[in-house]
Parts: sequence; structure tokens; C-alpha cells
Amino acid sequence: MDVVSPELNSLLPDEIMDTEAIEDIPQSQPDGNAVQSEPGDDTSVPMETDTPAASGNVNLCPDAAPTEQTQTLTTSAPADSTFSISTGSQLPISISSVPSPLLTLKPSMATSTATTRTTDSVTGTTVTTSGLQKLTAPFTISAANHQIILNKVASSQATEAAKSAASQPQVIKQDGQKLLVTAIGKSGQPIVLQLPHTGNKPGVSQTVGDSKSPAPQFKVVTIGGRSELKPVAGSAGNQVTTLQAQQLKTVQIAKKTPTSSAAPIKFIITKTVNSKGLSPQTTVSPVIAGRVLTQNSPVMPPRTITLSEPHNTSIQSIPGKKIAISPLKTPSKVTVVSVASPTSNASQKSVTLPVNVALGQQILTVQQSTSASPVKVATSQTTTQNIKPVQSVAVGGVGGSQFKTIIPLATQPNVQQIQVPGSRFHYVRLVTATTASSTGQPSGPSTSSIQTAKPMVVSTGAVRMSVPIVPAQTIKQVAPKPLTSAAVVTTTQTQQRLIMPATPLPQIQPNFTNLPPGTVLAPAPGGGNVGYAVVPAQYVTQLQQSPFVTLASSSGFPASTAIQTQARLPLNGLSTAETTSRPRKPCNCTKSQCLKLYCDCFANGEFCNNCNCNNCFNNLEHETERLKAIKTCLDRNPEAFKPKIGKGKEGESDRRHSKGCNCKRSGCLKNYCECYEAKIMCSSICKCIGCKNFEESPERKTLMHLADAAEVRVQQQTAAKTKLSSQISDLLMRTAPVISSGGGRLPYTFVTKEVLEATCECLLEQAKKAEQTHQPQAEAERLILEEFGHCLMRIISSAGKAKADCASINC
DNA sequence: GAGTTTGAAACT
DNA sequence: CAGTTTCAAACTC
Repeated sequence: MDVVSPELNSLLPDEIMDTEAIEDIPQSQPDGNAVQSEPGDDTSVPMETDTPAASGNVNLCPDAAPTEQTQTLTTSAPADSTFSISTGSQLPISISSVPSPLLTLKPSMATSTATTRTTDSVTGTTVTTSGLQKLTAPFTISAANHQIILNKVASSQATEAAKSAASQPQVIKQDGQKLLVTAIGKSGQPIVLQLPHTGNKPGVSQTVGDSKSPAPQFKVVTIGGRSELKPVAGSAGNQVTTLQAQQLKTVQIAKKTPTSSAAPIKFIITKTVNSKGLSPQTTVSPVIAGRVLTQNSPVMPPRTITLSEPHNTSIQSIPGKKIAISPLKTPSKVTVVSVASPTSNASQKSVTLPVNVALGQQILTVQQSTSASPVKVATSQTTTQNIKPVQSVAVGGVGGSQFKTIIPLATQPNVQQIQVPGSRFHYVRLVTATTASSTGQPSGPSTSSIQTAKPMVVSTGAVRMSVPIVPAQTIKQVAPKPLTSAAVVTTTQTQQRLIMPATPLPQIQPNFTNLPPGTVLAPAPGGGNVGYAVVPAQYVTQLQQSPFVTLASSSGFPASTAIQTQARLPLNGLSTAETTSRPRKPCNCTKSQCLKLYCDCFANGEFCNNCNCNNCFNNLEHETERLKAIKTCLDRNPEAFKPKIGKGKEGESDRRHSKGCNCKRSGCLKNYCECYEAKIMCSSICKCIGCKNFEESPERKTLMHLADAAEVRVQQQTAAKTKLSSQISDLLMRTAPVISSGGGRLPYTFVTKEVLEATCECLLEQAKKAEQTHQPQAEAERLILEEFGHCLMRIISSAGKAKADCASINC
């Protein structure tokens, strides 16, 4: 298996991670001319295509590597030329991110837009600048541990501070602006970025319409392709128009210059929304290929600024490109391929483009719907203008038990995993682009850089891109209410790259039915023909561990459900809830090198991650061995990577073990039994002896009851803990002001360690007395309680006295 | 945590 | 295909 040379490897991340280039963007044209900041444009790696995955100065689609990546967007330009988002308009940007990403924004002057990278998904940072409001202090947006923290820190320390932070949502006030950010990470916690407007002016007038304020500049963040000036198509209201002397500044995020001749494709930057924001196990598979910057103006439908340039086409037309495929978080997931026609102009209507691809027993459905997972970004400020919902792209309704990513590819492609040492990207070498099916939707040439509320389009030319991990991503900036001037930038990107050309990978031939869960179909280069390259999902699962984080408004995530559903498909017959609630157990393999089906990780098509295994080969560093092992397993059993729990025969239970168990001693009532473990009953195909795992089995019923009771207890305990914790927090919150204000201390604050010890001694002494006097237990308890009451009274009395003393001396 | 039990996977 | 061995998880103490 070919491995990308270290040189190339070094290039790729550098380009992506290069923050130097972004920083100190020359503001040579502060007067409003679009300025492109393409620091590394010339250094684009020829092997990379401009896929939806973000690449470039700002890595919006980072890989899932655990290491932190810090990216800084610095706009040192004057207030009038900084990367700003116009007030009254919204720029939803959903950005795929890497784990523990840091994004430092150094808005030196006027406004700034922050792009945050987080572990799970990319989120758009919404920065609202109202007219003359300026961000004078740099602030850092960091996302770690699935949370995005905005810290107002010194620019030089922004990164470090951001690293240290990242645990709690924070509210940042800066110059009257408030950023409320919560994060959606793996944990599924919603990330809310809210920038209430404190300014007096309505959002629209503040930036765009306000003649007093400097002409607002729009910096277009180009996730893919070379950056270029994107005139903002202006329209009524606060639309950004070139006529308004607005400055459009393009920040090249992905500096890959598409070499393809295909018509440029526009991507709408969408936001990956986690449907279940509160679910810690939520996997938002960030996959999006779309890159579009959308703006919501109160008066007009949200405008979409196309930041990306033709990227997919380059993949097709340029052999030798490699695709970095985002990892799948869990096997049994279905990667939804969002394919939308870029030509869609309907800004207000949801676009549903179901694409069902039968893959053996699996169906891959692609849907785009605006209603699926809308992300709302709202500011507290209200404007008189009505906001039209930004067209959201939702991918949902995926049926299937396995997570597969389908990337349009030429037929009969050869897919090869390419490991780039030190790179957190996983590359797939695609070979043999040939004629293909008509599944791909031809995308018309991108005619304008700005699109109005267009659905996310991932397709290029005739090729569709399916990116793993991305659940429904929807930008729904539906603000029926008066809008805010806050600009929301949401960017969702895929982590895919195409690195071509590829050499044939003989050992792995696409097999839709037998590949391990999480199979990824990679798009193959090809002129207009669509095919599918199949890449075993396990190759990408490791990266998947750190999905993107999406910033969303605090207003909720109505659409998150679709994402959740999509991201969490039943695994081995387990319900979605089960799979989502249970993180995969780390394996403990010692002899199998995690390359045999003994290893659960391997069997599930996942890389080992945080496991306790020894001599593990189930990782990127041993892709060759791993591929070989996979092939061996498949040779031995083509069904090896298929879920063992499937649908039963007619009239039988919906779920049953595909092969049946062979238990002899456990009675099929222990987790040794695969049927029992899967919480299903043994079926006729089981060859077990002494089976007690059937419907009427009393033993089974007893076990079920016990298990249920245990579960109830656990839930009760958890609820009690949560409640208690909440109460304590609430109490502390209420008492804190009193304490801090110096108004006095509550009695409980006098319960110091010494007081506590003394109280305990009193109680013990009372117990001793009762024991010595041979008091009955009830009486002893009464005495002890009495003594405890006395102690409490003394404490309260002391507290009151201290408070009185304090008041007497005006303390 | 160490040792045992268990059954699937791997091997012959 | 059957029997045996290997292996890692489940289980017990």
C-alpha cells in the first residue's frame, strides 16, 4: 500500500493548519475592495483536490486526530476592512473541526468573525458587529472536550487560554456584544453562539445601512479552492452589495486551487446540527462538503455566499488526488450523502433529495431537508426586518444498519488506503475512474459567488460527494421574529480529500455487501460519470472519534433529531438508544494484534482508540496489515463484518442472530451468549444446549426483572444525584451574591471543618453515653439527633451573632 | 485484580 | 464439516 510521502504529508497539514498566512492579512485595500488573503495559495499541494473538506489556512475540516490544532484568524485590518459580518445579516457557517481545536480571533479593529473548530463538528462562529461596534480585544474561541469556549484573552495568550478553557459555556461581553457559546461535541451538547446586540441600532442599519459606520466589509471565508473576491449579491434591505461600497474580503480557508476544468461548484456552508444536543454520545458526523457562506438579511432570504470553488470536479478530473476521509465514529452508522443540486434557488423551501443506494442489504438514503436540523442563530436584538429562513440542508432518513459513506466514484474503482505518517487525515487512493451511473447530479457551472438560500450542494459536475460522518446538517436561521444584526457563519465541511492518482489496490475490491461497517464509498474522478469507490469504514473510523462541533444558537436545535437518527443507527440489532448510550468498550487484546475478529474493535470496523490492547495493529500505522487482515477475514467469511443481529424470518422476531449461538453451559442467559448479549431470544437457528433464553423461560423472565429493577435503581440514583447537584448549585448561586456582597454569611458558611469535627465528636459522645447507659437503639438515636439539633442551633446562633457583630462594625 | 469460565473465532 | 485450539470477554472470587 502506498503511503503518502512525508513531504506531502507535511504539506497537507501545514496548509490546513497554516495560521500564519491568515494572520496579518494585508489590508491593502481597506477601502472596500475585496481582498483576498491567500497566504498559501501558491503552495497548494498538487495532490489535493479541493474537496468539500476544508483545507487551507483555516482548517475547517480537520481530521480527528487528538492533537490540538490551533488556528488563528486574524484580521488586522482597519475597522472598515476587517472580516466582518454585516449587521442585520447572518452568515451561517458550519465548519467541520477537529478535536480540541482552537480558534483565535484577533479582531483588531472593527468586527471579526470567529471560526471555531471543535472535536465533533465544525461550527460557525457568529460574530455580530453592530455598526460602529468594535472588538478591541482579541478573543479566543476554543473548542475542547466538545465545548467551545470563548475567552477574552490577550492575543498572545489566546491560544493557551483557549486550551485551558473549554469546559463550560461562557458568555463573553465585549464592547456591548455578548457571545454565548455552548458546544456541541461528541457529547452532543448544543453549541450556541449568540451575539445579542446591545447596540441601539437595528441590525441592518448598523452595518449595512448605517452611513455613519464604515462600509461593512464582508470577508468571505473560502473553505476550498482559492480564495477570490466574491461580490455579494445585493438585494433589498441590508443585502450586501458591491454598490454599497461594502468590502468583500475573502479569506482563503482552503487554499487548494482546483485544477479541474469543471464548472465551479458552490457550496453552502451549512451547520452540522446535532439533533440531540444533550446526548453525550451524540455523534455528529461531520461530513459536509458544502461550503457556502450564507447570510440572512432580514429583508431578503438568507443569502448564500459561495466560498468554495470547484472542488469535486477536480477530484474527478484530476487523477492522483487523494481523499482524506473522515472517520466514522461507529460502525453501524449510515453516512448520508448529501447531494443537492447547486442549481436550486429555492431559498425558502426545503429541498429533499433522497438518494437511495442499495448496498447489499443496506440502503443509503440521502436527504436534504431544511426542516431536518435547523440551526438557529439569533441575537437578542430585534430588528424590524423579517428574517427568512435560510435554506437548510438536512440529511436524514437514513435506513441501514451500517454506516457507509458513499462518494460518487467511477465504476470499478480501486480504492487504496493511504496513510500519511503524522497526518490525521486518512487518504483513500482512488483509481480507475470510469463511466458511471447517472446518479450524479450534474451541477451547473457556478455562476455567482453568492447564492440566496440555496441548499447545500455537494455535487460537482456530475459527481456527488458523499462524506462520511455527516449527519443532517441544516442551517435554519429561521427568525420569524425580528432579526438581529448578528451574523452567523456556519460552515460544515467534509474532511475528505482526494489525493490522486491512485494505484490500484488489489487486495481490496469494492464489495458493497461484505465490507465492514462504516464503509466509505469514495468518489472517483471521472468526467461526469458517477461511480462508487468502496472504502471500508474502519479506515476512517478512527478519525471519526472526533467529529465536528457545530455552533448553534441557543434557540434550540429542532432539526437535530434527524441528525441524531442518522448518526446513530442500530448496531448489531441494538436500538439507537442503546448504541448511543454505550460507548464502545475498549478492547484488551493481547495476542491477536487486534486484527482478528476476537477484537471487538476490529470486528466492528473500528480502529482501536483508547483501548488497552497490546501490540495493536488496528490503527492507521498498520494499515497494510490491517487491510490484509480484513481481506483474510472476508475470505474466510464474507459476512464477517456484517451485523450479527439481523432480521429474522417471517413470523419470527424482528431481530435475531444471523448465525445463532452455540452456547453449551451458560443456558444462553449470560453475556457469553451473543443472543442474550444482544437482548434477543434464541431462535431456531441456534445450536445452543440447555437454552433458557426463550420467551416463556422463567429464568429469563427473572433475569429480565432483575435487570429492569437494577436499571430503575440506577436511573433513580442518577436522577437523585442530578437533582441534588442542581439544588446545591442553585443554593450556591443564590447565596453567592450575599457572601460576595459582604452582607453577611449564611449559617452554613460557618460549618467549617473544625465545626464539623466538633459536631461529630458531640454526636459520638452522645452515642457513647447512650451505649454506656444501655439505652435502646431508638432512644440512642433520639439522643443523637437531639444533640445534632443542639449543634445546629449553636452554629446558627454563632452565625447570627457574627453577622450582628459584623453589622455593628459596618463590616 | 487475579483467576476462571465461556463461546466465538481461528485453525487443523 | 468436525474437532481442536486460540482468544478475549464475561464472570467469579
